[in-house]
Amino acid sequence: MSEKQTGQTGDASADFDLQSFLPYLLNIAAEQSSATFQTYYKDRYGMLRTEWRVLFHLGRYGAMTAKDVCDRARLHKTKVSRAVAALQQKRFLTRNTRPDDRRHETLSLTPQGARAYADLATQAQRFDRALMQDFSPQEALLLRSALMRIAKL
Amino acid sequence: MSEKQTGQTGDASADFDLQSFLPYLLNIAAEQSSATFQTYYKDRYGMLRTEWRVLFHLGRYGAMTAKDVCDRARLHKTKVSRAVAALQQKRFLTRNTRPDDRRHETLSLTPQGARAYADLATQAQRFDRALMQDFSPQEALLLRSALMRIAKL
DNA sequence: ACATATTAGTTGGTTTTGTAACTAACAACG
DNA sequence: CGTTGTTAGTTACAAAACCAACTAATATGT
Repeated sequence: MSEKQTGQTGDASADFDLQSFLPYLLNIAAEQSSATFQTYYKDRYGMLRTEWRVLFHLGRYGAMTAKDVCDRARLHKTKVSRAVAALQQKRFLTRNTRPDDRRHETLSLTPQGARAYADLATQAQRFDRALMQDFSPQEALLLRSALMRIAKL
Repeated sequence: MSEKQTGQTGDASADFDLQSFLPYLLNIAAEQSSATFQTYYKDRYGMLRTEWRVLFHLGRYGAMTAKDVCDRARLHKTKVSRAVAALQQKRFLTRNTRPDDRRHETLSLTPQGARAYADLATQAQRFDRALMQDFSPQEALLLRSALMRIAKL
């Protein structure tokens, strides 16, 4: 009877709370927090999220190959390949085939790319602090460590 | 000189840690946790993520209109419209135009849809518990409440 | 009553992603 | 050497997401 009224059925449905289902919650939180920050790199530099991630990794950790970016940023090689092409066209990076193994291309930011990174990193930091204002230092620490565990970083 | 060696530039780049930038971390964690669960609804029911979310909301909270799903599940109306069409074709839900306002269509799960929901909800619950095994009850609680705050739920 | 605005939902065209097959360079083993 | 396997990276085609314009029904204001 309660089933007919609520439209619920089965066993797990009764006590299962969607709002606390972790993958769902993580997705909503990720979307919410990304939506705002997205406007920075999109409006100012016409970048896509993957491009931003590649720029971010090159800016933060220095020159590396596309493969390195794939592994570190957890992006598929086709995504990275396209992002690199786009960033190159925007004159944000250059490619250099490594003489010892010509399969590898070292990607390095141009001064222009480095400036874009510096700008966006500053914005990111500001944004991150604003997000964390609602949390105590302990909470912030725990949150990050929990997320890193879930992300298997 | 350290700049030239590392490829880093600017001010914020030096002390800014990508690994703890919250939107990034949230996205990686969300992707990681979703990737596994995705196989359940994809392989068993050929569902897309949006379809799964719609089914989930209808199963958990009972019959409602597409607009309600949009608001509750934070999905754009075009996504919901297509997901509803797909779920209808799979005979997981039916639509009923409301007589008092014929713009509204009430969506309700069919018995088949309810069974799929019950099955997936059980899997979800199992999956969620497995994810949470690494955390203490307090940590789990704090994590969820933090995510809900970030998600503005 | 009639023009205008709003709301629910759909459709079309473009962009982005995902998947798989592909090229090019190197490695390993007979 | 030369065949086979592996790795870095690209490309082509299909699936999905995004955005804007659209229909249909109702609400509002004069």
